[in-house]
Amino acid sequence: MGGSPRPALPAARKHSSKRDYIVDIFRHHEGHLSADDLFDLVRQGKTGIGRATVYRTLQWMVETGLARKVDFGEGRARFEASERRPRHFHLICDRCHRSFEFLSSDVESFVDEVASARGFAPTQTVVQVHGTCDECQKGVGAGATDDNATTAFLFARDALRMAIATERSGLEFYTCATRIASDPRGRRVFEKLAGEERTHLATLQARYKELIKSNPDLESRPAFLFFKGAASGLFASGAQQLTPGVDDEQALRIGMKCERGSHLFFKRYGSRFEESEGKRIFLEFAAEERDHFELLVREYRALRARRAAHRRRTPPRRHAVARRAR
Amino acid sequence: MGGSPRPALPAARKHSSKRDYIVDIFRHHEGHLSADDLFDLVRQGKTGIGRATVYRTLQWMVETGLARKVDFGEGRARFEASERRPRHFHLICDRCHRSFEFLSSDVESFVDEVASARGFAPTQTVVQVHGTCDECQKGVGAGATDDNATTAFLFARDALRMAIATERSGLEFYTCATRIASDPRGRRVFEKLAGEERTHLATLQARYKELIKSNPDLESRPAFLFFKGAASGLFASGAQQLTPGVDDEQALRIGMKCERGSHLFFKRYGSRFEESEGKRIFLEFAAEERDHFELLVREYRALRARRAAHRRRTPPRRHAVARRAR
DNA sequence: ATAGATGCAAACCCTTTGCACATTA
DNA sequence: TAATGTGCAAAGGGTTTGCATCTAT
Repeated sequence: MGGSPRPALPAARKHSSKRDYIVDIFRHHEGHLSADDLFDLVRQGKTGIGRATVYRTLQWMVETGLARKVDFGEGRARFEASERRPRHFHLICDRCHRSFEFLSSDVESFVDEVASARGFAPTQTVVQVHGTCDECQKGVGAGATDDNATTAFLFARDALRMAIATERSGLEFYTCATRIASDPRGRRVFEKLAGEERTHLATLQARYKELIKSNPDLESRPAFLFFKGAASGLFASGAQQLTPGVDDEQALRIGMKCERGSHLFFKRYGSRFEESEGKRIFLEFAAEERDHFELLVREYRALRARRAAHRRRTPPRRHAVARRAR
Repeated sequence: MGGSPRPALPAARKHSSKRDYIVDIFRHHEGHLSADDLFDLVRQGKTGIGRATVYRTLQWMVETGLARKVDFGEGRARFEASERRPRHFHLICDRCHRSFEFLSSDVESFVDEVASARGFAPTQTVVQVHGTCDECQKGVGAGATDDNATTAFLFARDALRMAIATERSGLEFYTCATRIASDPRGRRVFEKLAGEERTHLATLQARYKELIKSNPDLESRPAFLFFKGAASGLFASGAQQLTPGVDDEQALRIGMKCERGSHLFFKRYGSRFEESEGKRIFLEFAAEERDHFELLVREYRALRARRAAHRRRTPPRRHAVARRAR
C-alpha cells in the first residue's frame, strides 16, 4: 500500500496537475469518502481547488474505474478506491455509521442464477446489510472510523486460509487414498501427490505466517471472504467416498473430480477480483490444482491402458458395461 | 387487493383526515413511488395538502412499518407499501429504470451467517442487481411501468409451485419406500403417507389451477422465489438413500429427516414474510409436513417397541452398539 | 385548553452547471 | 490557438424546518 507506482491513469483528454493532486489524495485514502470529505482533505493541502473540480474529478474517476460510487442511503454518495480492492459487500451500522466489508462467492453465483432466469444482464450488485454493529450493541461508544484500511490484507489472509484448508483437505484425501490403494503403482501416485500437498501446504503456511508477521493484528480480525460451498469441502467429501471397497481406478476418478472442482472454483472466483495479493493467491492455487488434476488424468489413463493390456492377455470380455437407462 | 379492511393504522398521536387520505392513496398504489409521485397523486384528488405533509406522512409510514423506503441510487428515495408484500430484493434496469422483484431464502440464510460471524445485528438487507433488463437489451423501447403489481400473486404462485414440487418429491419417496418395506405393517404406513401426499398434491394443484384461472398471464411470468436449497431436494436425496439394503426402521428415519427438514424450511421462511397468500401457503404446508413428521415418529417408536418386545423374547444381547470414537 | 398536525415558504444539503478565466497540447 | 480543465457562484433537485394556523381530544 506504499508509494504506489501509479498504474498509468486512464486517459483524460488533457493533463491537469490539480486533478492529479485530487486523485493522489483519494487513492491514498482508504475508506469511504464523500465528495465533501475529499474536498476537505484537498483543501487542507494545496489550496485553490474548487468543490466543483472535486466533484468533476470524482465523476471522472468513477467513469474510468479508479473509484466506485457507493450509496449507503445517507442522502449523499460515497466513493471508494477500486484499485487492488475486490468488489465487496457491506455491513452498515446505522448507529455509528461505520461500514464493514465482506465478500461472498455464494451471493455472486446466486445473482447469476436470478439474473439469467430473467434474461437480465447484471453490471453491478449491491448488497448492504443494515443493522447494529457489535460494538454499538455492547454500548462501546468509541468505534473510531472504518477499519477497512486492511481489506486488501484481510482478503489475502482469507485467500491463504482457504488455500490452506483446501490443501489440508487434499492431503488427507491422498493419505487416505494411499492407505486404500491396492496396486503398488497407484499407491506411489497417491504418495507423490500427498507429498506435493505437504510441500505446498508448508509453502502456504509460511506465506501466511509472513503475512501475519507483517501485520500482527490481522489474525484476530473477522472473516472477509465467505465461501460456503468452498472447495475444501470437495476433498472432504471425496475422502468420505474412499471406503474400503473402492479400487485405485475409482480413487483416481474421485481425486480428479476434486482437483478439477477445486481448480475451477479458485480460477472462477480469482478471476473476478481486482488486481491484488488475494487474487494472485487464488489464481496461483488454481494453477496448482490444475497441475494435480492433469497428473491424475495421466495416471488414470496409464492405469486404464495397463488394465486394457492385461485384459487383452486374458479371455476377452465385454469392453464396457452399458449403463442402465433411467 | 380490493377495498382493504384497514388493519388498524398504527397509532399516531392524533387523528388526521389528511394523513388518512394520503395513506389510503399510497396503500392502493403498487409500485415504487417517490415522495413527489405521491404528492402529485394526492394533489389530483383532494387539494390543499402540502408537500411537507406528504413527506411527514411518508416518514411516519416508514416508522410504523406501513411503508418501506428504498433507494435505487437515483438521488431520491422511493417508497413501497409493505402490507401483504414480502420483503424482497430488486433487479434494477439502469436503462429504462424499471425494477423487478425477487426473493431468495439463500441470500437470507447467507446474510445471517455473515452477520453472526461479526456479531452484527441485521435489521434490513438490501440486495440490488443493477444492469440491463431483457427488453432493453433487445431494444424493445416500450417497457411501460413496473409490472410489480402482481408480486403478491407471483409470490403465491411460486409458493404453490414449491409446495407442489415438494409434495411430488415426497410422493415419490413414499412410493419408493413402499416398494422397499419388508414388514407389512411398515409398508402400510408408507402406503398411507403416499396416499396423503397424493391427496395434498391434488389439493395444491387445484389451488394452483384456480390461481392461474383468476390471473391467466401469471403462468408465463418469470420466477419470483428462488430457493436453491429448497425442501424438495430433501426428499429427492431421501429417495436416493432408499437403496434395497435399507430396512423399514432406516426408511422411517430417513422419512422423518425429510419431513422435519421440509417442515422447518417452510416454517422458517413462511414466518419471515409479510401477511399474504404466499405466507399462508408456506405456513399451511409447514403444518402438514409437521403432521407427517409426527406420524412417522409415532410409527418409528411403535416399530422400535415391537422390535424391543421381540428381542425380549429372544436371547438377550447388547442393547446398543457403542459408536466408534473418531 | 392544549398537544399535535398542517401549509407555506424558506432553509438545507448535496450536486450540477454557466461562464469567464487558466492550462495544456 | 484551440480544446480542455477550473473556480466561483448560482441554480437545481430532493428533503427538512420554523412558524403561524388549524384541529382533534
